[in-house]
Amino acid sequence: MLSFTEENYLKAIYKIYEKEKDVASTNAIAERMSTTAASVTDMMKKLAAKNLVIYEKYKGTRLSPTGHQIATTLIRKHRLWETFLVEKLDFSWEEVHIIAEQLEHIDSDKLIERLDDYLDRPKYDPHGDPIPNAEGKYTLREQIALNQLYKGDKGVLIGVKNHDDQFLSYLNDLKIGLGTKLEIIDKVMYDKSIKVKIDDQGPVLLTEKVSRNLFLKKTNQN
Amino acid sequence: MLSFTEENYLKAIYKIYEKEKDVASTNAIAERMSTTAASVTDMMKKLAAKNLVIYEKYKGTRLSPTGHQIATTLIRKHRLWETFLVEKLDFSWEEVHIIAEQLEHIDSDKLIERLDDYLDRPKYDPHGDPIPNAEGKYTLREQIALNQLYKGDKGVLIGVKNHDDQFLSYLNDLKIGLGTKLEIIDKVMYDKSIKVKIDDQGPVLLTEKVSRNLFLKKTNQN
DNA sequence: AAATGAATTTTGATTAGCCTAAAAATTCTC
DNA sequence: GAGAATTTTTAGGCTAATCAAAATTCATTT
Ligand SMILES: [Mn+2]
Ligand SMILES: [Mn+2]
Ligand SMILES: [Mn+2]
Ligand SMILES: [Mn+2]
Repeated sequence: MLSFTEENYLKAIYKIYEKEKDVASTNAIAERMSTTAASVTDMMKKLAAKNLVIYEKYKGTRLSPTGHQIATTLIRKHRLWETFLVEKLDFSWEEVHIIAEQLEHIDSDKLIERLDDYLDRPKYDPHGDPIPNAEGKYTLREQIALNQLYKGDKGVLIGVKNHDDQFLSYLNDLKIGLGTKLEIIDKVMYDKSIKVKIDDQGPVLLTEKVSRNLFLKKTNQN
Repeated sequence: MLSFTEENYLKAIYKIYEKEKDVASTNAIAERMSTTAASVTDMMKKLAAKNLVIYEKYKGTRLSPTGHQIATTLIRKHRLWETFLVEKLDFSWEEVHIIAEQLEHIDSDKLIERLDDYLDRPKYDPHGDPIPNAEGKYTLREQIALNQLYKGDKGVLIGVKNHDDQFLSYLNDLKIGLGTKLEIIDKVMYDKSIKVKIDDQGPVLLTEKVSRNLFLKKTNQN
C-alpha cells in the first residue's frame, strides 16, 4: 500500500515525461511537487527500493512498469472522478480538479470500475483529456491549437491545455466550452491575437496566450 | 485542516458516547482505534490544544462543540457515500463501509451538499442508520429488536445493529434486507431462537444472536 | 487508611516526510 | 580541458504519529 505522498510522486514523474522527456530530473520533480531537491532524492531512493522507479544518481528517474501502471491508474481515477463531478453532480469544469486530487487516492478497484460503468465508460474528461481504460490504454485525437489555424478556418473545441481555474472561468465568461464551434474571422499580425466567432454569437478577440491553450478539431476542409 | 488520523479519533470519541456514556475513557478510545493508551493520551492533548475535545487527565475525554460538529459531519459524509455506493453504483450493503471509511475524509463542503441533493436528501443509509442533515440534526425512528417481539408479531426490517460483512452477507443469503417483512411464527424458549416468516417465503430459524441485531418497525397492533 | 490492582500518563524510541546547509558531481563556457 | 555555474546528493535536524516499558494516579478492598 502506497501513501498519498508516494502516489503523488509517481504521478509527478509520469506527468514530466508525458511531456516529451524520457527521464525526470530531480529538480523537475521537486518543482512539480513544490518541494526541495533533497526531499525528492530521499523519495526516489524509497520508490526505487520498492521497484516503482528506476533511479540513477545524478541521471534522473524513470517509472518502472509497475510504477507506470500505478501512475496511469491514478490519472484514470482522477479523470473519471472529474467526469462524475461534472456529469452527475453538476460541477463546473474549473471546480473539479482540486476535488479530484483527493478522490484519485481512494483505493478500491471495484469502485473505479463501477464508476466507469456508471458514467458509460467515458473516453475524455471535462477538460478534453483522454481517460485511460482499465488496461491503461487511451487514444489521442487529432487536435490543433487555435493559434495554429488561419483566417477562415473553423473548428470545435475539444480540449484545453491550461487547466487553471482562472483560465477556465474566463472561457466560461466567453461562453466557450468543450463542443463550442469557433471560426477564425481575422488574425492580427502585430500581436497574434485572433478574432473568432463563437457558436453563433458576435465575434470576440482572443489573445495569443488564450488561443495557444485551446485545442480544436478542424471542421473545414482546406 | 485536520489529518485523517485526527478525524478518525474524533469519530471514535463520538461513537463511544453515542452509546450512553457521557465521557470516553482513554482505554475505550484506544480499543476503538486499535492503538495503545499511550498514543491516545498524546492525541487527546493535541486535540485539546485545538479545542476539539475537553480532556481531563485520568478523567477521560469529551467532544467540544466544534469537535462534535466535525464528528457529525464525518458521520454524515460516511453515510451519504454509503448510500451513493448502494443506490447509484449498485454495491451491496456489506461492501460499502470499508470504502466509505476512505471517502468520508474527502474535504469539500460543496461536494457533500451536491451529493446529498443527487441522492434526494436521504434520511437513512443502507444499514438503516440515520444521516445527519447539514445542521447535524437527525431523527431517530421508533424501532425494536427482533428478539424483543413475541409470537405473532409482524414488522419490517429498518436497521441492523451489527454491520459486519459476515453478518450482512448471512442476511443476504437469507434474503433479508431493509424493507423485508418478518413475522414471528414461533419462539423457542430453550435457546431464544426465533422462527420467522420472511416476506412470503417459508419459515426460517434465527438464533438469538441474529435476532438481537435486527431492528424492526412493528406493523401489527397488539 | 493502607494495600493492591487496574487505568492512565510519562518516558524514550522509531519511522515517514520534510527542511536547510554543505559537499559532491555534472554540465557549461571559454 | 580548466574553472565556473548548475544540479544533485549527503548530512543533520525537525515534526507527526506511533509503540513498549516504566512511573504515576485512581479505585477498591480489606
Ligand atoms: Mn485535473
Ligand atoms: Mn481533467
Ligand atoms: Mn459504515
Ligand atoms: Mn452505514
